[in-house]
Amino acid sequence: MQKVSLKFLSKELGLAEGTVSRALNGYSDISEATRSRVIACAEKHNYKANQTARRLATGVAEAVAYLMPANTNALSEPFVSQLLEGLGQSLARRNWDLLVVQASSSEEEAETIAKLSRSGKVSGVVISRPYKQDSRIELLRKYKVPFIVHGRSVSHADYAWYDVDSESAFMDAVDHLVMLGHRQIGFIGAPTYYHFAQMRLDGYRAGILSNGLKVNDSLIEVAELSDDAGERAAVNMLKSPASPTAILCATDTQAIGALAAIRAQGLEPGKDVSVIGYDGLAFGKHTNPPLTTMAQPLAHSGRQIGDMLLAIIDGGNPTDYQELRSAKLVRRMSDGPISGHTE
Amino acid sequence: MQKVSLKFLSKELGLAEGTVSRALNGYSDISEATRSRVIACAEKHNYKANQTARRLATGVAEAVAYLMPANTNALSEPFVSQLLEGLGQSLARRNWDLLVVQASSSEEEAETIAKLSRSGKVSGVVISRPYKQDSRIELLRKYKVPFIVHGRSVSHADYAWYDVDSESAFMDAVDHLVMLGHRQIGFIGAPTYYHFAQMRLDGYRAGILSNGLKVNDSLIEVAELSDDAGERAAVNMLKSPASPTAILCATDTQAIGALAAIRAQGLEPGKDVSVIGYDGLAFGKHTNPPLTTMAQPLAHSGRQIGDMLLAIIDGGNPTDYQELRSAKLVRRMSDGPISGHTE
DNA sequence: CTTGATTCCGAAAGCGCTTTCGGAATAGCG
DNA sequence: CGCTATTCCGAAAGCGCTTTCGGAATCAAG
Repeated sequence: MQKVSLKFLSKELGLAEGTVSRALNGYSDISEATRSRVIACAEKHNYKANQTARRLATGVAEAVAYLMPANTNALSEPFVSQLLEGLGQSLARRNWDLLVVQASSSEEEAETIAKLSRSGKVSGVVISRPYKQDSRIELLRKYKVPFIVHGRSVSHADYAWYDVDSESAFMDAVDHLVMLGHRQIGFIGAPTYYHFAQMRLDGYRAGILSNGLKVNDSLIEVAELSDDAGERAAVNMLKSPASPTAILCATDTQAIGALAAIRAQGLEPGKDVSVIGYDGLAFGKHTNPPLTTMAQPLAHSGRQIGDMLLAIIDGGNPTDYQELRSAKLVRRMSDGPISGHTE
Repeated sequence: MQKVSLKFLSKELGLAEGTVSRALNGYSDISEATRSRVIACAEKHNYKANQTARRLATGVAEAVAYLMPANTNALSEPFVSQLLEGLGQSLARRNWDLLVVQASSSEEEAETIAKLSRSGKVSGVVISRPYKQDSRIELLRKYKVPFIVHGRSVSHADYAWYDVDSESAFMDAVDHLVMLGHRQIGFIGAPTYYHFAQMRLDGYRAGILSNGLKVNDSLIEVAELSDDAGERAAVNMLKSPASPTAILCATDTQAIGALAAIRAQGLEPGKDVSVIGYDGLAFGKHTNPPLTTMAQPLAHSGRQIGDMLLAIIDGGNPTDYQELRSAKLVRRMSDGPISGHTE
């Protein structure tokens, strides 16, 4: 199988390489006659420009990297595949590549970003789950790499992001619980170096206060992003004197752990203690009982993020690309009126 | 920020570009003295060779693509992230890139592979979940792209693969169920164009026969790879006169659906009807009841697959890289002795 | 028929790196 | 000290494509 390069085509056609290239790339100084000849020949031989050479010549990488969050745990990973799928679709329309890069530690993360930017192999980057102060964001800015973040850090005024308003989602969740008669509402949060964790906690607090309740610190636990951690946090909280009748969790994964903790105490989630998660993971339908959750619109987020990033790479102003979606309550079976409420 | 290229370094050092390059790449015709000078200078200026140029010059892509299976559904996706993570780690040790490419349809898949091979942007490919006859495999072979498949097709003698022996896993599962007293054992399979689906079905059949039972076609259903499909298949089977006391499912996702179906009939999974899944997904711990499953060793499969592919790219013989792992039973709560067994 | 404007294409210079080749400088040997 | 063998580096030719520039050929206008 003869390798079909520009040179090959040019010989075949009796044209100069540059001419063939220009014909293929839509330059206006090529007559329609020869252009169609060239295109026909290219198709006939199934010509695909060597991307590497093209990249080198044009200086544009035609590729985007997704920085995979380190230490993800199996339960929450579906969001990675979803995002990747959407990103891929968005990039595919331009024939761009999607690179997945990872770094295990955060120092390594800096190193990785530095390498990415210098090696010039990507024209843009997307990162997930930013910290409150996120050094990745600062680096990306410093190196002037176009990027978009899936989530927001504290000062998110001057870069592009796509996020779901979890703060008001948690306010809504508290409202919902209060409406069901709950007064002792607990919160299992995530480590607050994650900005999303802080926002969710803020939403919880705001919701409590706006309902005329008092924030009780013994009803607040912080747990890692895993089912086991959620479970441990829930047993702690259940043990505390301020026994909650409902528990809000920062993530579905933790909420699932909480469910287990409640059942382990001989209590019935959804009757004795309500629990509401956040994320809207599909398998929440199958937990025991099915998990009520604040669902975020995951569906096309990947594609949208991709489109936004592309727009920025094309010269768009990053601050024009900030999008805040909202989550909505999906009631399944893990919430209910406070027990004894009907007495 | 001055861009630091080979030219820059060579001027800085008063050496020729080629010399600097050779020094950095460990050629033996460079004196140790100048080599260390060069390295020091490179580090000082944080030089990273432009990958694109390097690729063009050497002709090696230094990148591997993962062909994302189309139409994955959220419930089963954790395996994608896991695989990607492992692959990434493996490639990172050489500083290679991981590309994620996808194709929505199978014609598009062929197109994608063709493009991949011709554009020369990857030196290897990994694909998942092969069909019995998989055109992707044939294409990859035809184009002489090094590849490895995660799973096996029917004729898997002459390429590299990494798979779990689900056939014997299903035989084991049947044995287990028989030991618990079950005689009416149903099977919810996947579409048999997936070779894994065929192998699991074969394992089921072999298990039934080796236990002196008879294969009853009304106890065999085929369902898509989703919880809903699993549920539908299970209600069908439960409706049939040959009422099963246990159901084996080709995937955990389907098994979870089966659990729901059983409960919907007012029966108790694990007591009235046992169900055993396959995959060992983490969230099986949280289903109602927790799902007994044949767990495959997902943990480092990604890294291993990456290492195997790299070895092949380095010139290894593909057939030397075929690895068959085995799954093992993880008992949770969805299996139990046949009801009435103790009477 | 001459001149100036257009249209269309060829030639050539890169993009930043690798790698081969040859030659100067040094070393080893008799 | 002369000669060959080493050691070490510079020069240059690509890798396959893009893009600028200029010029030949064609056209319209005077």
